[in-house]
Amino acid sequence: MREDLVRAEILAMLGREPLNRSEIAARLGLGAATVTEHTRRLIDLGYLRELAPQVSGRGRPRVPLEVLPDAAYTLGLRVHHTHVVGVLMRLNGSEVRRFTQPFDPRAEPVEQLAKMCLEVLGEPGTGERVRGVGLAVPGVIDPAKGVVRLSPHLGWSDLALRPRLAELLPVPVLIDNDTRASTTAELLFGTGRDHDDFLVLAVGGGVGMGIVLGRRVHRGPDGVAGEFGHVPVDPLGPPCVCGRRGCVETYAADYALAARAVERGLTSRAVAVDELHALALADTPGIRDLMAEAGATLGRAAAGIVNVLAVRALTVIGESHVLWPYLEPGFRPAVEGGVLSGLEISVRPWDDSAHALGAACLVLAATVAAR
Amino acid sequence: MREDLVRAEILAMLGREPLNRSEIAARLGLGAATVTEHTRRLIDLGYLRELAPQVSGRGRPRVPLEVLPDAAYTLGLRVHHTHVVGVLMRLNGSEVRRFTQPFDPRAEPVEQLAKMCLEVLGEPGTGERVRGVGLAVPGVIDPAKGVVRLSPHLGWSDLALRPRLAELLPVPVLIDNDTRASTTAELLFGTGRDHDDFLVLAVGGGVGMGIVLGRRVHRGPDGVAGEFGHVPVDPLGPPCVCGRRGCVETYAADYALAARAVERGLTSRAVAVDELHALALADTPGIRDLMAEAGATLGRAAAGIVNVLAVRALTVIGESHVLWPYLEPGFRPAVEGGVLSGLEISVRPWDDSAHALGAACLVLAATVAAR
DNA sequence: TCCTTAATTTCGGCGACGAAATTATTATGG
DNA sequence: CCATAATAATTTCGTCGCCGAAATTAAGGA
Repeated sequence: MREDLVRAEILAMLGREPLNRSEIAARLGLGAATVTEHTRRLIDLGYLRELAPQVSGRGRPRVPLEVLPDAAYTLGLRVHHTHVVGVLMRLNGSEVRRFTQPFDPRAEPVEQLAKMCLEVLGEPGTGERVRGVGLAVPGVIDPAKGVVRLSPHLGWSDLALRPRLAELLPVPVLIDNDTRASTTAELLFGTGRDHDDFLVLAVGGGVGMGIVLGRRVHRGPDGVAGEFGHVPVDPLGPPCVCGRRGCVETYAADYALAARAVERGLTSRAVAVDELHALALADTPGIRDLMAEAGATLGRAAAGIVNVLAVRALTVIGESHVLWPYLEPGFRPAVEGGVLSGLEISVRPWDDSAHALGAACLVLAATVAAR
Repeated sequence: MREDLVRAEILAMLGREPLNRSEIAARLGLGAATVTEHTRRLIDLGYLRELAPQVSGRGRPRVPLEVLPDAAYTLGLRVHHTHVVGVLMRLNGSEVRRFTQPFDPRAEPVEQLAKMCLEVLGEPGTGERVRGVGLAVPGVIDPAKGVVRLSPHLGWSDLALRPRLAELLPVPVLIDNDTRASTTAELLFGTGRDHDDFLVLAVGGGVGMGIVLGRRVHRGPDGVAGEFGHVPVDPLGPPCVCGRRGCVETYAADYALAARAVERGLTSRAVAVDELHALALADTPGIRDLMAEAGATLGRAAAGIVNVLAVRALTVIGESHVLWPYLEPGFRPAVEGGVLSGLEISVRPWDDSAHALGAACLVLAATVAAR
């Protein structure tokens, strides 16, 4: 999977505000010649256009470039075990629209997904603008081969999702792990604007980590990178679904928080995120301590990775966003107390369409501006 | 610092045994055309030569290529606070010879180092073959700028070592952190032969980590990557020199092992590595448990990194090699119990010249085969 | 008008790649 | 035994991405 990231990065950067070529070169660390070449092609493709030159003192006036956001679209789907969220994205990262469809991962899932995509692709006026489809799938995904290695959440293993979907669709198809899809979105439209190296911490039903080094998403040999949830914390800790004890996930995943709450007698049964949130909001005794401790565990584990990779930024995303205010009081001091140099921590509000937007970014990164 | 690693990798690979071009292409994951181009130049430079074609069944016979190990040398220095170890290395990674010189980091260190290098460079018959000098320095090093940011061990901070040395020497000069220098050596001549992604765990006076992802040594923005020693393990652990508590280093560095031994009343004073070794060898009660526990702590911390980066190999190096038999009983189960997929663990015997050889490899990687 | 400055483009080069061509064998059918 | 096919290694060719240096362009100022 060659990622023609550079042109995608130019589009993403210009999506926020028009910039001239020398600014683009400076921000992306590219040579002026390279930028001239890329922008020429993007203009030829109809994705960019030159604005009126800006006279700014002496010297040749700079020529700002503007994205034509509706020149092409990408479609991103987030595959969940009960439903699929789709987002149709413009070149500047904004949403044309989104939709939600019920989904059953056990009943001919490839055909169901193809049908949803074909509906969008067939729409007159928009369908023909779609340059590709990206899928964000939870679990262990091999994006190079397009195979879902293992997705306990969806009950899939070794499903050749991309090849099979590619046969049914007339546009390129990409798949990746949901956390890495959102990491790609961060690289193009978020933290990547200020950092070439950063981590994305995804807290929700599991705990995942997206890794960006040198403006490239690290995927590992078979796309297995990012298994932060099973970083060992305490060999005597709670048992984990992976068969070991004391993984990070057994403290900070949503189901684990609920389980710990039951253990401490704070709730009588394992509750969902919303209820945990309500309990914390109501300041139920012990709940906030529990969450702050979980946050601290998460923070210490993250600090280790931060130190070793020497990243300067970490961005928190994920379904557990509502709980973040209670995890953070533990997380932030633990990270800051464990990190050698400074670390910029950002938190993104969660939205059901976030991973879908990430999936759409996969397409932007890999295919929109290629060739 | 552009690393013309590919040609160095070809040299290193051929240093072990002659191989034909298509084997080189397969092992390095390059196209056949690329290999043809690189080998052509290496032959032109006089570094390689074609052997007699090997008839091996049908098809065009393969043409094995052989390194001419004495066609060029690289010089590597390991800078220690009491002495400097130098190694003059052949193209195939073997030692021409090594030397040790006393060294005082406080007394015009740049001039001292230059003098040692010039002695070698001036030797008739060998000096003119030396293509560059590499320095392995403990501490936080910025190899791109050639600056020693901070080396508590040597008492240096913000020393522009490379630029200053470059002025005094007629050949290219490179510097890097000692762990990363040895990591480069592993990439070319060790674990890199079988793995594109791996970690190097350096255990000694500190605990460092070298990271290889996609056959590139990860250095981080300013060369700060690899600070494994200060990965937090226990917020209530022993105080660390960095000002925090419970860093990995406070369990597994040599001085920390000695300190823990004192705390447990196993020794009356902080002893050196050799004495710890003797105590363990004599099976002094408690010593082996102490070391196994330290190994386990190290292993758990390493497993976290292994999981997140999804590497499949880890190589242990460092001055504490003699203690490894006692650290390992804790380390190996901790790592294996914390890692999701399989991990190949290798251990390298320590030798005072190891980092010096690594430093020589820096030169091989960056300059020998360039242009 | 000519000089300076800053943005941008052109040009040449490097490293890598895939596809097609070339080369040097072995196997096989007459 | 020889011509031809099959096979495998290697080279050539055209392309792509990126870069630095030099050239060009379009101002402002003396």
